[in-house]
Amino acid sequence: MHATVDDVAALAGVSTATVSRCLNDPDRVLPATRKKVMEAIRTLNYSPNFGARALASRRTGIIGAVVPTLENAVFAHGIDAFEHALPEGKFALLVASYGYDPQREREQIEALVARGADGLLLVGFDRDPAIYEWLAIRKVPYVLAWACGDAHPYAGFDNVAGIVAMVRLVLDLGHRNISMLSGLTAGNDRARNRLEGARALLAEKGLSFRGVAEVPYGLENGAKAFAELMADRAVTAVVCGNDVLAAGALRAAHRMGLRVPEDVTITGFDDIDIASITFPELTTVRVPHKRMGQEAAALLQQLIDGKSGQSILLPTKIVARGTHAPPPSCRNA
Amino acid sequence: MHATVDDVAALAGVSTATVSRCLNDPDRVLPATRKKVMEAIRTLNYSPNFGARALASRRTGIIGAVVPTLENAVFAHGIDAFEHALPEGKFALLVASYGYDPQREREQIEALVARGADGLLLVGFDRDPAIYEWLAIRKVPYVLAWACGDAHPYAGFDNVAGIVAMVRLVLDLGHRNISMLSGLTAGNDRARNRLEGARALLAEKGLSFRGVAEVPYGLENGAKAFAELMADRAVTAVVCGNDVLAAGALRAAHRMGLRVPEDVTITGFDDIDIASITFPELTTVRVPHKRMGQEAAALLQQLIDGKSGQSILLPTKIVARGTHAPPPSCRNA
DNA sequence: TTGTATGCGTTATCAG
DNA sequence: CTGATAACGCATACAA
Repeated sequence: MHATVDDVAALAGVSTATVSRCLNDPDRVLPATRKKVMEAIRTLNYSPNFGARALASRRTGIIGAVVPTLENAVFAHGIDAFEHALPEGKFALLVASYGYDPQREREQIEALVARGADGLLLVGFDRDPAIYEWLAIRKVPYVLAWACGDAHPYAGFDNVAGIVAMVRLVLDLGHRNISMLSGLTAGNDRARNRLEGARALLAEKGLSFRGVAEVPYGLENGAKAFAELMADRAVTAVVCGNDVLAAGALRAAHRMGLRVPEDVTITGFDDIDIASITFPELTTVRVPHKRMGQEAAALLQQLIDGKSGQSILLPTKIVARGTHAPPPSCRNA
Repeated sequence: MHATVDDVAALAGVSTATVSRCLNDPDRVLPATRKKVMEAIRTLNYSPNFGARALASRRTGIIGAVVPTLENAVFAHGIDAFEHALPEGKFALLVASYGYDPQREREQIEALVARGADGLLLVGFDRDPAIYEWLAIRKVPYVLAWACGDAHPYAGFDNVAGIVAMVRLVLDLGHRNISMLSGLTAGNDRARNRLEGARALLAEKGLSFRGVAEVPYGLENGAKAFAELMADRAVTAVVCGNDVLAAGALRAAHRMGLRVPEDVTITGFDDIDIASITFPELTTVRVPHKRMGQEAAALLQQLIDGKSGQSILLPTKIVARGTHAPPPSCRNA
């Protein structure tokens, strides 16, 4: 069927070992013989068998990424950047998603490892310790992203710091009756840290949320929850756990005839594309997704090469656009 | 190091063949022996070696997807649906992107095949015939998506029909001075078909575009090009090749103080999330991304199993929202 | 139903 | 720098 090393070796008049070297470590073979071999490879239209190579070399050049969903632009962009940062041709990216279901995440991790992944990119820290143990036993290097912590290698950011900065901004504007529209926190440390971080800052000021809603990712979920939160007429600001929820809230506000930011302040988190498409444009927390993907790729390669890579903490930043303002009570009528 | 079939076989008191069968074809082994084997597998924490399995069975269970970019929600969602439609555990998805660079697409395809992909999901029909030949020689099944045609198996839709329906709507509203804001058409049959399809319909009516801009994917590119297109004061409608460009155009319109749709009609294509977040919400062409991903997965599996799958053409549909209206000249002042 | 034996295509070790 | 050869771990005809 397909040409093998033997065919190539025969045609080039060398041994299979030399052919293999030409492919994997060209410098260790004389230019002259290399030329012969490469020519034989071309004429035979030869390409190495993946399984055989993986079996013999004990690595696949495949890196696995397990994310909640690609429907969330945050992960789609991060993965995209991650993939671009992988050394051309040396690695390929195996992508799996789990729809925010922890059980399914575990299966996906196992599936990728079973597929021979040399390393893994995972989202957040929150998962069954057994998974980390299993990974340790299998000696599969991994990098966590979109969060930070000292228990595992990561390339991420501090969700608490991000939300705290945002809530501080809202407080500084004069808001005291604030509600939070959070993503589902179960098994999601990013959402949980954002919610708890905000709560903690409020507590520090002797305040607490007027209301808290926890809803699944999605525009309509955000819209619906916002309407419910605003049933409390005292609320003057709604801090959202992510941009999609915030965009949904904004839409609901329009429908309800509420002016943003005059009647109500709405803030997001992530700074994905939609944040600058809404009207008015969304005030949100910028997360360096692209840079994070790149750093994660670099770190993971270190680990795969057996080096002891250094985790990296990226800064988040408030992007003040058009959906925030002082509460009505603090303004001249 | 890790347990192998031999270890398991020894512990369970059976042959390696039986162990292999337990994993790949459990029904062909007595429940009693199967139980013993499974137990041995568990206690030894055994999991099959990927390379060895691929080498011996001549398949990897890996499917490759090569898309322009995951930054485009269209592909992120399609890939997500595609992945979900793959039989759980049986296949894994290898994702590669090429940033709309044909040369790089070719490399990615080769890289995935070199990684042992059992089948491929590709975007559109436009590519060097040599690639198709190469795929044929290698006997790698593939399915094309986001387009249609009779030269290759596909699960997609008719870009021409989609844009024609939209332009017809614009014409019916009374617009005669129309411009088009298109994505880059080089090596992109989706963009090209949308542009040419629109042009053809206009020609049929004895009309032509007032202006045409061709720009790279991106919000700001759309905004900038829109401003240039509107330098021609006669233009009353701008048909866009995709939603992101349209959203950019909408933003530019706001900045320029143009009212949408009163002063100018703007239409999109794809119906991704942002289409319903803009203000006003975007009138666009809905593409069944999710369904397409599912159908593509089903078709590809047919082909991988050696059956002669049937291509499937999905319908597109106009979603009339808030960015279209008759031109000022057709309205009562 | 189960076991035996061989092949799968590379890489890597070790001489030369 | 190059060649011979032994793993690598599993699947699968074939035999029992």
